[in-house]
Amino acid sequence: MTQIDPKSPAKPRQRKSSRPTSSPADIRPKAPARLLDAAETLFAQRGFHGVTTRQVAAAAGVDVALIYYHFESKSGLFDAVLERRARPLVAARRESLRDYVAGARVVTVEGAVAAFINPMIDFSLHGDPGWKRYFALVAQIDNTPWGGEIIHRYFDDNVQELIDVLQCALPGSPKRELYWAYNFLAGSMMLALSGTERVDRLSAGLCRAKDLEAVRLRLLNYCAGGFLAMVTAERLSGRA
Amino acid sequence: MTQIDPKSPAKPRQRKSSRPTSSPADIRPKAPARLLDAAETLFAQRGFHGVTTRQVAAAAGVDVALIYYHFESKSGLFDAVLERRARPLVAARRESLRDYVAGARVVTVEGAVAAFINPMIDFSLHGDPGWKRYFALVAQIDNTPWGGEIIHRYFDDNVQELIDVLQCALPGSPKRELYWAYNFLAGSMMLALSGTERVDRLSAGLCRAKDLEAVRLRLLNYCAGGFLAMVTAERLSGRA
DNA sequence: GTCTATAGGAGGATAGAC
DNA sequence: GTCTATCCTCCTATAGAC
Repeated sequence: MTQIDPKSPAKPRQRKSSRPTSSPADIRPKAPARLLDAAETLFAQRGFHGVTTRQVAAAAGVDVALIYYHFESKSGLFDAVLERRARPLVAARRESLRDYVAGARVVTVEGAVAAFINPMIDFSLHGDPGWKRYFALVAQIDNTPWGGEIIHRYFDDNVQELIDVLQCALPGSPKRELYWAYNFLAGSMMLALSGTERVDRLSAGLCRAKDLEAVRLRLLNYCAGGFLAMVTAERLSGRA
Repeated sequence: MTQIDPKSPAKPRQRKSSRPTSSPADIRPKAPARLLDAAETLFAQRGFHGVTTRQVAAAAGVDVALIYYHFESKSGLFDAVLERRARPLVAARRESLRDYVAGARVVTVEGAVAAFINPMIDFSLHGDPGWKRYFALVAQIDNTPWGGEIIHRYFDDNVQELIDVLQCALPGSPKRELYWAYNFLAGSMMLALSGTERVDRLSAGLCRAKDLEAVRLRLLNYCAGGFLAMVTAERLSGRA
């Protein structure tokens, strides 16, 4: 999955065209972007092994060989899909956490959790539709044995930033407890953003997974309450 | 994945041998069970599409053709893997919830959540090692678009029983809120039982995903606190 | 019930013309 | 940068002997 071997010496991706300047009307949707979009959609639906390079190429409306020209391999395409949106997402969450800390009179668990989850919910609600597929893909990888390395590479710095803010809100709590609580938060959040509509069927339509404003509100209350209850119980029990 | 077409008229699986009675020493580990064990392990590691029938057969030490004899197809094998442990798990959770309601002076959120999650944690800790792989497999399917139908078929009755008990503990709360909260619980729980060790790496070893007693304690406090905070916030806000 | 053998096709990836 | 043509491995599944 994740390619470790840097076998091919010259990577052709993204090299500048050798044309003197840019042609006047150069407004076509380029092949790499089309491939990334198609791959994002298909991988999110059926997973890495459930999609063939031919299917991706067909959905993108380009030739199969272009996958190997631009991304070296199927795995390279997969990694590129993940990387493309990881950067803006991490940047948005970092900024959100910093803005919160800079502007808050007192740092609270609710505030920290909100600053962490809001960028994702806002991207999913108001960003381009690819974000929904991206989160569905990340949610799948997240519950996978081989996904750990990928998630770590792109997102763990961001989580440490959240933990630091939470530590300010709960100065007496051991970090260990914050990591556990974050792990629970991550599971809830990823299921909520996975695009599966299990809760719709389970509740016979009372809940709608697509109603992300409902998710935002409840996930915030639930996770903040969970954090506080967990660290409180820990303190009372005299562990640590 | 899930086979809808009942194409082959006669299903050969589990038919009685035509031998007059049972032979004296008939203690070999049968092929179907060996195949289910191998498939459980491999599907849990790499998912349905990431595993080939040849790999399953090789791991089981039997011939590939036996997959098709006993389970009709690769999908049939997959379904059989899921079904095998679904029945005892659902029964154990049902019994756990009933025992709790029967024995409790007052029904609490903590008690209901504990009665729901304890069977899984106990199976994973003290049951045969296949349970760990099984939960890893279910965790993967759970975050998948196509997994909804499977999870629903095997587990949703069980969840309704939990919701009913929670409704006793929180008589004033709309069921809608309980379904939302359960969905968050499910995400946390499945990540905790997925066998991924992301929290180990994230916390630099402070937390160990394999320490299920640590998970049990914290998941209980976290989820119970989350439930209460969520329904309290809902009540205060005057929605409903 | 279990094996051998094979059908029949789809998979990832590449060479080389344009 | 893009397409045509192709390599060759590996797949699911079945037929039929034992």
